[in-house]
Amino acid sequence: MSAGSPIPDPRSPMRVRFAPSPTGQLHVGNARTALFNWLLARGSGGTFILRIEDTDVERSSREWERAIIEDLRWMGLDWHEGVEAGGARGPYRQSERLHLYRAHAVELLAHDRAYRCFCSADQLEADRRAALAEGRPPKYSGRCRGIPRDAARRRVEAGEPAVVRFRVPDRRDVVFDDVVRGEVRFSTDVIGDPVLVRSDGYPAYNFAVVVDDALMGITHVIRGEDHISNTPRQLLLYEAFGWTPPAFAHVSLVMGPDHSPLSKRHGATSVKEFRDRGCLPEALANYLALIGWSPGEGNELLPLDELAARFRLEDVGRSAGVFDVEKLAWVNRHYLKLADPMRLARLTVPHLQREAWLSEPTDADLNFLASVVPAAAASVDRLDQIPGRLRFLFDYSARRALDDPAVRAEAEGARSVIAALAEELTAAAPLLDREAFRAAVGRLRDRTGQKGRALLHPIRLVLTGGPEGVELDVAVPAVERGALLGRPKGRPLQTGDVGADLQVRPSGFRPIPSAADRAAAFHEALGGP
RNA sequence: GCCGGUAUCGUCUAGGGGUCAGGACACGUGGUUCUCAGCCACGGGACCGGGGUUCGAAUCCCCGUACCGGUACCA
Repeated sequence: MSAGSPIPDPRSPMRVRFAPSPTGQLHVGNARTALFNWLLARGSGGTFILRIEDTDVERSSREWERAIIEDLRWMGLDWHEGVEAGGARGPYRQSERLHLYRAHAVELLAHDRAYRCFCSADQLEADRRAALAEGRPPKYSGRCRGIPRDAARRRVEAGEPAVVRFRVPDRRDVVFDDVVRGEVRFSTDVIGDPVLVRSDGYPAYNFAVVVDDALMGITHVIRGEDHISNTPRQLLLYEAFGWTPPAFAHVSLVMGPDHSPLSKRHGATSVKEFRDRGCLPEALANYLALIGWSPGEGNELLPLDELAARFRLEDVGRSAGVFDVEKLAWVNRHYLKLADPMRLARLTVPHLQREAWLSEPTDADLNFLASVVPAAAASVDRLDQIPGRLRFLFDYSARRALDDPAVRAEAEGARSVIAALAEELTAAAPLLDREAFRAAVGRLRDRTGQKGRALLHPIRLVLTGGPEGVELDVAVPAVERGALLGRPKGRPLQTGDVGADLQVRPSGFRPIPSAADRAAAFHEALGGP
């Protein structure tokens, strides 16, 4: 090395990749690995590459590939190179790179760094059992190591099934400096000769990753720690090809509450499930970044770009983290409060449709939703809980409310307020906004002499049908505006209106009774003197 | 079995030879709002065990233990 002149770091700019196999929904643990890669590329001005590892023909499908891509995009991750983005080092699907693996296998074979193996699955299985029984490591016996190349070729040409195995050097230590774990050392004595090319001609994982990472110029391999013991095999392959290996960083896995790897029996595990339940993408991404990493002093709720600016691989923790649904809920609540009302309205639509409260929303419906949903979202963990908070609009029943003994008791004690309310509302114009509602409350205070809880809580019971929910300032005007939806302009629904009046504005919502109707119905259901 | 990895409040973490071991989520108590959520204040709660090095160990070393991963013609 000559002193003086600055030597450009070959690892800068960084090229990192996420390489899922399309065999199922994107797991949140893998999503976190993808996110770490993205954060690193984004924060360092590097390149993020998406490669699809679909060499398991049995389990891989284009549908899963689509699903994974959709989830990555949903989370806000994008890639400069890869499937659907293109790039100079493609193709980016392993099934389209078969010629490359074949060529490199031939090269290894030619240099005797690899050899053909004709052992049958049964033979291999018997070997393994024997080794285990004798307390030896169950690695490949090396039976076919000594078959002369010519003989092997003849057998292959005669149609005998064979795999290509890598010749692992004996008695060597393979050492690498893991960016998150420090020095890791393996002895080749415990590594059996790995299969490079399967008998069906497809490359095995350990071979394909190396060829791809090398040819794609990957500088940093960030992946789950389940790959840590694959690393020495891969390093040996880099060596055999004379390639400079990338830096490796093995991040820990995401666990369930019982400290076993997060799986179905813990509940939701895929990005898709969290999306469907109404988790916001920025919330999931932010939360995932917080498992095993901390943005340092201050607020940990930060936009992706800010996380990227602070992210350093060296700061990623070594121990596995438990996926904490409570904390995710907290993060999601935070972003729910920040979200744009119309965005929230649109996201809420499918959840309302599931309750059959809504068919296809019109623009007016969406505007209406946008005026209530933020208030409902303010006290909820996820979007799928919003229907519960909007039940007062679409599923009001005075009778059902009074079936609750506590509600009944309170209503009994507030008859004067309830009677006054019913009277007030039949006389007044619809309380279409906060000011109108407050003015009405003021008049009721004067009429009844009640105030505070004694006044407002009965009003809540009567107009929303329950003891708790969205603040009345928002709920009551929402009821009133909702009651106008799908009704002839300027007046409430009357018998004969349906389908008869050309002025009816269409609405996908189930009809919402007005405050006046509610008060009358409640007053009547309460009965008595 | 063998190989590798990991170990700070219930959870995510900060720290790292001398700290009252800090923060966040969750939890408890009180306050505030018509209610729920929230918000504010206060509070309980941790360095896996055992040896060693050291004046001093949660921090360094060793040995255990527990958990996780690998040991595939899955990735």
